[in-house]
Amino acid sequence: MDFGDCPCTGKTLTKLVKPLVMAFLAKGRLHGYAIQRLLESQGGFAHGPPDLSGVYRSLKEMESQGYVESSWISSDGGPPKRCFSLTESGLACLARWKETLIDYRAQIDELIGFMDELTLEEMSGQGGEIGEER
Amino acid sequence: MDFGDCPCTGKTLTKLVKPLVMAFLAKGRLHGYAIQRLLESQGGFAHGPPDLSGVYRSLKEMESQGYVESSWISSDGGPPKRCFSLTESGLACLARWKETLIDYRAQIDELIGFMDELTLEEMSGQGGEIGEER
DNA sequence: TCCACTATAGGATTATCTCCTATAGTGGCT
DNA sequence: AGCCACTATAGGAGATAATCCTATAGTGGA
Repeated sequence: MDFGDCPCTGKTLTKLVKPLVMAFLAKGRLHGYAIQRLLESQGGFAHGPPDLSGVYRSLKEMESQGYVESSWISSDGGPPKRCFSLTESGLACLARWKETLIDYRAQIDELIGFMDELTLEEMSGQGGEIGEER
Repeated sequence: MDFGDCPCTGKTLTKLVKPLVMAFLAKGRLHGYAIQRLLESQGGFAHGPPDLSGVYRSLKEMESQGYVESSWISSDGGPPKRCFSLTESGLACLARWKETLIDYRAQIDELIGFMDELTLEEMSGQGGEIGEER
């Protein structure tokens, strides 16, 4: 069956651009385009890597919040680059992201577990009433 | 440190309302308010259960897409209820959601793994250049 | 001259979800 | 009767994360 653009395909799930970018920046200074290439090489995105302009927007927003800093590097060949690095508070934010994602993974795990139970039951064609305690 | 409404708190992560609701409906007919009570009792939501009006909106949208059907039940006591059930195509969509969520979990897993590596390295204060192959 | 690649960035739109508010029936309390 | 809590459905307005499309600009090759 073809679900086209139905959310069940995962097309509209958040790609977690900010935590991904912060994780890369924790390893060293990077400019937007380089981050994008890392995201592309990273794989694991069922519907392609995040949009480039979205990465720039995320960087800009994170800078305004003090999670990253930037400075322009005029390179030998090609246009100048804006190089980003993670600040102290960015590092703290990243640590918090990690806790959050561990919880989130557990939540998704629970949902998948619930779906596993279903496949057995509704195969045998139940379909009564639940949650009706009257 | 207090991150307030920062996305790193998980406040803005999707609560996956549609797959959750579909999973409940796979077990039996339910109306919106009953679904909400199930969501509330389910727990696992770091920032509280999904918003009630969002649940109704999701149901309406899924009905327009043919994933759920509804009929009004005028009950003995209290206002009438709109009772929803999952259609054949809703069941297929739910199955697809399961595959999608398994992939998504793997992706989050990978990110958490990457963050785990970091905690070791950037503690020792590296911070060079990565992704710069020139 | 035209095109590909590197590099940054804004306009407009979509998807998901939230807070706030409106409506309405039932039943209990005072 | 008046008020409130609970059950039940639902829309308006807005926040957030992401997308597609387009604009800009420098470098280097055909």
